[in-house]
Amino acid sequence: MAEWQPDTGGVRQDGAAPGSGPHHRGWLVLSPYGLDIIESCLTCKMRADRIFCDLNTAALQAFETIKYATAYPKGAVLFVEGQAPRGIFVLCKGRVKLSICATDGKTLILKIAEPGEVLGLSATVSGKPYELTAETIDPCQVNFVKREDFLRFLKENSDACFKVAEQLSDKYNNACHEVRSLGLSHSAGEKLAKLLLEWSSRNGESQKAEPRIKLALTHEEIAQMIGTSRETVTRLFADLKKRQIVQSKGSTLLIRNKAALKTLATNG
Amino acid sequence: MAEWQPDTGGVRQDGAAPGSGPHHRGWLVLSPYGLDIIESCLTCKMRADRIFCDLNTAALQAFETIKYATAYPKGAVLFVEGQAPRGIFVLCKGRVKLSICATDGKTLILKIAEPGEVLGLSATVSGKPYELTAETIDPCQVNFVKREDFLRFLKENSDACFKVAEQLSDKYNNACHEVRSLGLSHSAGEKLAKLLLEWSSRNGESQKAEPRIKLALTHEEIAQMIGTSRETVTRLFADLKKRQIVQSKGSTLLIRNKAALKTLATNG
DNA sequence: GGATTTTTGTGAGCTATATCACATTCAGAT
DNA sequence: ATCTGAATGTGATATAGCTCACAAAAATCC
Repeated sequence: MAEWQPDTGGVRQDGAAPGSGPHHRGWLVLSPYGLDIIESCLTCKMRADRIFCDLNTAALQAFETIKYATAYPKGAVLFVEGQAPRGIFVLCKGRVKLSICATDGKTLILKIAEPGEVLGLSATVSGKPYELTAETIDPCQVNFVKREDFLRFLKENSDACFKVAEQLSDKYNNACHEVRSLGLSHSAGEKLAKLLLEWSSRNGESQKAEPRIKLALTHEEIAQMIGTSRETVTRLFADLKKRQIVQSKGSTLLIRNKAALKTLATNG
Repeated sequence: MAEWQPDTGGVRQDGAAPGSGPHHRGWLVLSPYGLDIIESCLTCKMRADRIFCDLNTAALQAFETIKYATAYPKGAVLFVEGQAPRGIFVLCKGRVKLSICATDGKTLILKIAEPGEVLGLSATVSGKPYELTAETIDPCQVNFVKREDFLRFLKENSDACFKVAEQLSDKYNNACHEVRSLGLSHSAGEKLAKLLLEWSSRNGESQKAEPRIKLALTHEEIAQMIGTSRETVTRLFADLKKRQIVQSKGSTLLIRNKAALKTLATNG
């Protein structure tokens, strides 16, 4: 949870900090934090699946010259809410927790970002402070681009600019869902049901009669996602289990009664 | 509150619906609903102040050929959440209430959009359904642009595309604030205090020792903005008045103790 | 200028959930 | 294995704020 200095965390061999120093391609690639580094966007196999990354060759080459491939250990803080925007972080591998935090320490997790998502985008575009805090929860590979470089890149590549608009729309959409969940739910149970259903729809499991979810978060973190207390989450899970709606084996959760969960999620 | 058919509401004299029919400039401009219509974006005096509208001449001319100037009475519904995106609505005059609504009718007002804001933008860009409902609360002038036209326009005008990214960043920022307010506040009083302070900062009044706010909304609507019940809002106002923190004359609210309000907003 | 309709004000229960305070279990390190 | 810290499970208590049910006041309409 302590802020991990990203400025010392790159995989560059020349010791240059991401976001500073001369750019220099073709440097030696290591595998820090147990990661297999994707060396170049041009040869990245996942590119087509990722909204932002699927650029035309020209744009991709331009991007290649301004990005800094960096790696972070688990628990590293990419940026903190309120900071002036340094630039964008394209998540290539690993997951990142995006949260906002009150003065008293109370935290709300907005989402867990998956590879392909661009972090710090809206702040970088608007110039306003980062509105969230981004913290890795896995070892992560990230392409960092300095704000000035990125803005120039956008002006010169209208294709990329449009993809940025798409990404931002996506983020906005997401935020609206969060607002709906927080603002229009009648109970914590409703919010939890919504969250579980959303998770099950992420990993193609939602079609199945009894979808499985990998519970990668603690009750505390789940509580922070739906804006309740940890104890309430524990009690809600106990209740769902007692009512045979879910069932857990280790860290996987099996949804036994999808219909009941849906009812809870709508008429909470 | 009933959905007012925007398709019949344009000021065009040829009876063509906005979003359909051939385009045709130079048509007669009326002043329906008591509005002074801004005929052309090229001659619009407010253009420079408005993020999206301040385009270069080429883009502006292109925009001029695809936009439909329309007017709506108070209470008209521009679009409803869940609808497939027809296009964008650039608000030129009047205010529009943006809200989300639960199945049981419970409503949450996200914001009151002011002139210059582009409505339905993220849905139009992403192709996903409108995430909000937009309803006019004044007679409004609106420039409507069909989705296909707008997307083509964006591809051809990188300048405009960048402005769209800026607008979307702004919207995202706004949504994040809403999430913070809903998710991290400890009490309804805290949220109300936050809202009042935000309002006072909108109309340059915030610098003054005792800022004034025009209360244009009912308690019911304020309740919908902060996600509580109407009665709670009434009681909170009564409390604020009793404690000499605010004072109301007619529809204007005078903040007598800004410091106390700030304390409420942070350590609620 | 009355007559509706909308908005505001106020009281009285009820309930979900925060909070505190522990016990228990689990997972990772030595 | 043993220790240690984190993560869960569970009870008891307090309370903010929702809901219902009206009364008063203000605004809007003929």
